[in-house]
Amino acid sequence: MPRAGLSTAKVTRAAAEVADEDGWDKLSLAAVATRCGVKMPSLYKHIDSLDALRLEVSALALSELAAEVTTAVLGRSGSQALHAMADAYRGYALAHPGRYAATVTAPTGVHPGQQEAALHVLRVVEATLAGYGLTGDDAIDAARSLRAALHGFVHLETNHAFGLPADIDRSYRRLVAGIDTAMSTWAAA
Amino acid sequence: MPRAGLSTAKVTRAAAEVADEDGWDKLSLAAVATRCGVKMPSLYKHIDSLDALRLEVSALALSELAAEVTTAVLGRSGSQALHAMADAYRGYALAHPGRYAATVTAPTGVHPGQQEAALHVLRVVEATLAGYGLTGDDAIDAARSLRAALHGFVHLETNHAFGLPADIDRSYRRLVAGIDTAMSTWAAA
DNA sequence: CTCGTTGGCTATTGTCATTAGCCTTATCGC
DNA sequence: GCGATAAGGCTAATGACAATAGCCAACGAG
Repeated sequence: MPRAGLSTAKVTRAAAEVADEDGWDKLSLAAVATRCGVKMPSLYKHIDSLDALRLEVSALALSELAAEVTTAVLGRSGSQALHAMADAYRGYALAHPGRYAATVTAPTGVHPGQQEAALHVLRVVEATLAGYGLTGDDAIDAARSLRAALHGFVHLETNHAFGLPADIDRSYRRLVAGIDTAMSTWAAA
Repeated sequence: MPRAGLSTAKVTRAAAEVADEDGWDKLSLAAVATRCGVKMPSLYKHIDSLDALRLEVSALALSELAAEVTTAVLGRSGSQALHAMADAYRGYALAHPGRYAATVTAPTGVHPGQQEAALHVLRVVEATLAGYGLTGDDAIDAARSLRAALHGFVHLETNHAFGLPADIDRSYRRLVAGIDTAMSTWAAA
């Protein structure tokens, strides 16, 4: 029996691909094993369990997402940075729906890389909000609101929950414009 | 063997309770059967499959949610209606996290009651937006944005995705206030 | 009361996650 | 090279769960 030359990283990548194609909730070791050209039990030499693998995928996705939004905001600030970050965020979610779902719905458990990547994303958001002069509690509320709005939109979109066929790109642009308005006058509340 | 006196509606209610307690993704026929005091195969006299049951739960949840937001906006308009609806929306999601997840992540398939209940919710949202003078494409974009923001917030909250322990109620109030601001100046974009 | 329908049940199959234990292939000390 | 050791594949077995088939008791209409 020739060896497949697997590793935790390769199995995680295969799992991310399965999640993108079949859906995050349909991720199974059977599908991952097939994709790796290996029998199911062989995966256990590289991962601890399905839940542990999900956590790995979550960490991978968060670090990819962090890289995308970081690149997007480089050299921009204020409204420009907000739009660039929002586009990068949605772009990643649409290109990798399974991975994106993993960034939010991860199994409970601590994974060092995952925590760090999540903080990386948070830092980019905070830096963007600093361009609106938001600090302290205002920044926390604004960061949560921004994340909620972007996440809610792409989550509904990737779940095909927008009934009408009306232009979704335009709706997203209007949402981000609305966020821009709200952030600009945040302190007033 | 005495009869349990089940029905599709009773099984659906039991499934909704399981979803609220164990999580929407952990919903299983085994748990529903136990809760109904019955063996697993007996459920098939009342439902077609696990996916069909999920669709039933989704329809139930959407009709309950529609009733809540309808009651909330009765006799109010504009900013008042927006805040009342937003509170009812989040209140339902926190009280029934499993059912709430079902309103968004339902299996593909058509269910008459589900479609109607979803339209009912949409009508309430549209009526609220009418108080801001939004119609046509503006109303579509605004409705999607409003839904995205509210859904994103409660989805993150029910998934314990807000890292910091800072006051979540306050963050939600600020989010809704931000939406109010954005809706008030929507036409300008 | 009886007969047909309804709603329970047991038994069976297939899929998947997980564990145990085997056996071959790399790899490293000599 | 060469042999010990670890690492990475495998088959086999177990247990949970969805789904189907077919049995049999309980109810309701006449």
